[in-house]
Amino acid sequence: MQTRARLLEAARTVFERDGFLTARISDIAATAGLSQGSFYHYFDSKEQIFREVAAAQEERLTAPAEDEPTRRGESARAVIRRANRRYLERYRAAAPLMGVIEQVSRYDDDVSRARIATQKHFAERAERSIRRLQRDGLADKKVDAVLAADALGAMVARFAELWMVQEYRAYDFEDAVEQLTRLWANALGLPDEPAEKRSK
Amino acid sequence: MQTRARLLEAARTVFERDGFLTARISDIAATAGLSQGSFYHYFDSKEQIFREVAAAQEERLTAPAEDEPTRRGESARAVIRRANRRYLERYRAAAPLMGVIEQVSRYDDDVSRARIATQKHFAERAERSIRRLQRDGLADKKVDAVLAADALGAMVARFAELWMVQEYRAYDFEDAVEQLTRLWANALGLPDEPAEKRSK
Amino acid sequence: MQTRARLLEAARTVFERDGFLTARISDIAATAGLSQGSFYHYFDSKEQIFREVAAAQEERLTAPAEDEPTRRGESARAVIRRANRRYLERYRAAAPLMGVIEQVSRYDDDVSRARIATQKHFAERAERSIRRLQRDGLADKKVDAVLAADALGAMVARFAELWMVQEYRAYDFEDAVEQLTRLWANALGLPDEPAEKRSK
Amino acid sequence: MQTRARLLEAARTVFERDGFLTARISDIAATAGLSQGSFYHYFDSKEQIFREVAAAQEERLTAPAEDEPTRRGESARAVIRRANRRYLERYRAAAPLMGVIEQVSRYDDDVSRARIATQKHFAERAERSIRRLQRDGLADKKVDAVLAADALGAMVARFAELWMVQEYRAYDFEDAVEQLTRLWANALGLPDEPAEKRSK
DNA sequence: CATGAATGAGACTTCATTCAT
DNA sequence: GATGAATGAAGTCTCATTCAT
Repeated sequence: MQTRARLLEAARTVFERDGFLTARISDIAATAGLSQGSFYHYFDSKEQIFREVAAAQEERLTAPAEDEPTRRGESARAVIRRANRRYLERYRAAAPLMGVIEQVSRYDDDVSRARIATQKHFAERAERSIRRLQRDGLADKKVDAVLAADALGAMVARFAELWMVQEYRAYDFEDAVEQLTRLWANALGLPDEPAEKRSK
Repeated sequence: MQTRARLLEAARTVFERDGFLTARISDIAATAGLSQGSFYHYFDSKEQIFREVAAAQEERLTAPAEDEPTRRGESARAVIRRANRRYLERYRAAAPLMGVIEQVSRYDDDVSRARIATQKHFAERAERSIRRLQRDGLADKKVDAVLAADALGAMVARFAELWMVQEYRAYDFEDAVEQLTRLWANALGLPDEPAEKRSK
Repeated sequence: MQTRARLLEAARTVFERDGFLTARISDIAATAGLSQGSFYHYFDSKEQIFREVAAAQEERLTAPAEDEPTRRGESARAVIRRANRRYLERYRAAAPLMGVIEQVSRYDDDVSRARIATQKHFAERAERSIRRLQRDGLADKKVDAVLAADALGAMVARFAELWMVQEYRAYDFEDAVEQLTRLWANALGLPDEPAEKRSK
Repeated sequence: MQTRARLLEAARTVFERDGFLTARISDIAATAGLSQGSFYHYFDSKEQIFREVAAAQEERLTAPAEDEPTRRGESARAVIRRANRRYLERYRAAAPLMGVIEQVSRYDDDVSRARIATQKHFAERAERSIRRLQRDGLADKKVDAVLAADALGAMVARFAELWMVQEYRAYDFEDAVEQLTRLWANALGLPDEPAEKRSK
């Protein structure tokens, strides 16, 4: 593997294990099987390599769905459910790293900006969806689409951290998807779907 | 003022200004008009004094409402609105400090625990309230009271940070209260209140 | 002795022995009987302590003569001789340090400025003296007082370094004083003094 | 151009821009359009390449006059003037490099030796000239030819650095030549030349 | 109670230099 | 000849914490 890629991988390992502050460049280099000095051929600083690790993860989080194309005639709840499940799955796949990203985003502007860009990415999609549903008479028109998109996005994001990083409580994955979807849909005032129609 | 209290006050000032990591004991001591060495008569470490500053703030956040006693016959939405407004007001009153607490809670277990205790405090209240409303046939019975309480609490908490600490977007305070309340109430499936009844 | 003064003394010792670049803070601290960290209670950097050492030396170089008050009726040559002897004596007393100062002045602006200030100090005195002698008809009026003062100052200063630092050649001290004085006085076109009058 | 020559040229450029200490081999190599590793095919170290750059410059400084052959019957002052002008012209043509040479000569023995050899070169010429003038009864016999040659050489050399490198003061070029010549000639006790005879 | 001088561990970073290809 | 990745040695600097007075 390319040295640079090896360093990025090593960095992720070390950051996940030690957190950002405790992580040492020497450990990252050693994990990549490299001398400390060589680290600096590829990255300027611990911050810089972290930013790259974090950016890659934010991209994974916001990558377009590859698997299932949106089905025609899919209910609004089903769309929300799919989005929530995808987000939680991706978050779960990198929960330790997400923990470090949340940590660093509180004192590194660059990482913070990337973090917020992700929030914005989801909020904008949500906002468009809400407006559409309101236009179609399906969603509560008294809901402010912008604020609701922000708040519901915040709900899912923070819930994921609380659950998978801080291990606040153990939830069943499917239950969590289902409940967050229900809360989200209800919040918008969407009509409940017929019981039998609900499906993964 | 007592020296100890002066140190706590100085610590808050310095932490708000510099963040936890950058804050130096020497600055805290100097701000309190004290020598660096004297700091250690009162606190064991930077972590310790911060924990105390943070704990005080968490208490302020969860303190019982002093002003308005719950009015009999108050609608569920009105109760939620009051709780949300109180939380946001209190958060706003200490937003910079809350930012630092969020930061430190990502690498100090003690602060993290305190932070989570607050989340739990609100979640438990919410959970009881949800169960009551479900029992009374006012709330959607398909909602899981525990998870919903956690998630809605997460929504408000994270929204507050996004808004007041990270300054993600500028919202009107009353709008935010109103919308969060609407989302919360809708999420539980509470019936809308008659337009004219809604009041501060 | 005060710790700070001890550090300054240690610094001078180490700088004289090792030169500026090679000198290590740890050596300075150790020589002062101090831990390396303690160094930083008193000085910000190697540059800073050097500047202070250098400034003290520049002051010693330009300090007013304490010993012999200017004698009335003293000949111009005698005055020049006294100034030259004083400069060379003072330079000799700190030749190793002067060597390091010359070195550092080539890449540290601060030290360079101090070095040049000293040059200016002597040049200004010389310039006034030259103007006076020209006015009195004793000195060559075709000599530019400003430029001559600069150049003759440069001559003595560089000669001192060549001789005492770079050990270009071994001169007898009294001969050097005498010859530099003669060159200086001749350069200004001063009349020679009667042979018997010349004295230390 | 040959690679080696290209490196020397690049080195000069970089040294003039950055000084010796700050200059990086990688920059020199890059400026020569070469990889860092290739540098070491041609030179052993930064010191070594600098020595070569410096030596070339010292040679340029001491090269025999090409242009004007010594005219018969030329006055002593005219000869001194020609020598001074030539030196100052050559110094000026490479002032930035001379600055770096002066710098390095304070901590690299090799460069120091080369620097001193140049000083000696001029001093020896001057010494011979002074002895001749003394023999001819034109110069002050009380002047020590060796010491005077050293000191007057030091005067011109140091004046040049002060002026063109350290930019201590702005002088008119012709004035400087004229005045240094006058000081030098006066210092030796040479008779003034008739006013009309003085010429470039 | 208060002082503030002293400590000491360690991490980061820089670059000249080497060497296998 | 040329490359450029890899090395590794050093040295600076920071600050929380201790302790003798």
